[in-house]
Amino acid sequence: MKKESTLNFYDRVYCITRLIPRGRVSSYGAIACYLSIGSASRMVGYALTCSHNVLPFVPAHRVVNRSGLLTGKIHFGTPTLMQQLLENEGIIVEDDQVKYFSILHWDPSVELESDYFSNLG
DNA sequence: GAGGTGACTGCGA
DNA sequence: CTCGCAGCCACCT
Repeated sequence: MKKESTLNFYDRVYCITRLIPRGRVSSYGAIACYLSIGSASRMVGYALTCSHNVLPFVPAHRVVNRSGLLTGKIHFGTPTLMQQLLENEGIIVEDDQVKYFSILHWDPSVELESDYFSNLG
């Protein structure tokens, strides 16, 4: 096998991030866990740092930290772009924090598997 | 090859 | 609750 792990890493993050349903949000830890690197949640955010340079579009604004805080908004064009994008999807953001984050949280390692079975059924 | 950085997270004081 | 520290791994200089 080759060292495609590192290369796939970015692709994985982008792919999963694009899987986040509209009006939902995810966390770095959840994505990291799905990538079997739950210990390196930093890498998820790091990958997203270049997400704006990747196509198709990556809804990085749907990814927030474990507390639902928009820690990555600083990497957007404007400090309020991330919040506006979320609000545009019906997500309520207050004080740079996602409201009802608990119920809006989308975990790929859970929602995906569960969704598959649900759709099949 | 080595050192520093970072859109994070968990635990302790 | 707030503050600080350690671990994690890929990218940049």
